[in-house]
Amino acid sequence: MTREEVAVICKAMSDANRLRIIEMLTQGEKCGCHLLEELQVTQPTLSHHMKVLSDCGLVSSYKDGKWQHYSINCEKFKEYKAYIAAITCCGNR
Amino acid sequence: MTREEVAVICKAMSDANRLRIIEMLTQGEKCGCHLLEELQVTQPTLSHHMKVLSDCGLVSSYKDGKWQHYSINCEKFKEYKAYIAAITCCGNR
DNA sequence: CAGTCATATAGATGGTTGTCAATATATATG
DNA sequence: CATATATATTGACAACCATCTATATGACTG
Repeated sequence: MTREEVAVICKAMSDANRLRIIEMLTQGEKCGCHLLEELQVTQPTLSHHMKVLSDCGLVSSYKDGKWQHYSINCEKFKEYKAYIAAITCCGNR
Repeated sequence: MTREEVAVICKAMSDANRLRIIEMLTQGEKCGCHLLEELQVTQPTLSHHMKVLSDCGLVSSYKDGKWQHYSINCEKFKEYKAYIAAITCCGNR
């Protein structure tokens, strides 16, 4: 994963609502309507956030009838975590 | 560390130049003029980036004569890394 | 088919960001 | 003191962002 890519993912995670969404998806796949119940934003705003998270590859989704189901793209997220973890400081990892 | 605080740090790391700066500081303390040599930005732009990194607590600095020396604030950075590492996905940590 | 529900898109708006040129400040040096 | 060096501040500008309202799309349901 390149530095540019990491910067893009960091930007996606630089909004508290989106960070919360990622943490919610930690518990497993969720549909948009469920996420919407928990967040204090309108539906179009949620749709925008999900697009940002999807565009950077952090979140995957599929459509099931009228529901859109979202989940963390584990491979991508693990790559990101590995990059961050590898930035050493004070001799610690 | 709160989610809000993590979001702020993510925002600070969401610029490729700043991410590069952090990686450079990994090798140890550096003065502004040294950082400036490696980056394709003007001095005021570097000064701005260092302020962003300092304001969120990720970078510490002290003045030594005319030089400003910067280094990673290890405690803060480790807190951030721990928060990110704790976001589970696919049952992996 | 008409209505309802989940989601996406369009367009607007106020705020933020990265960047630069110009300038100021502070420190060292001859 | 005059000059050079390192850094910070100011002000401007174009681009981007989070959010909203309004509207469209698409899918199920009676």
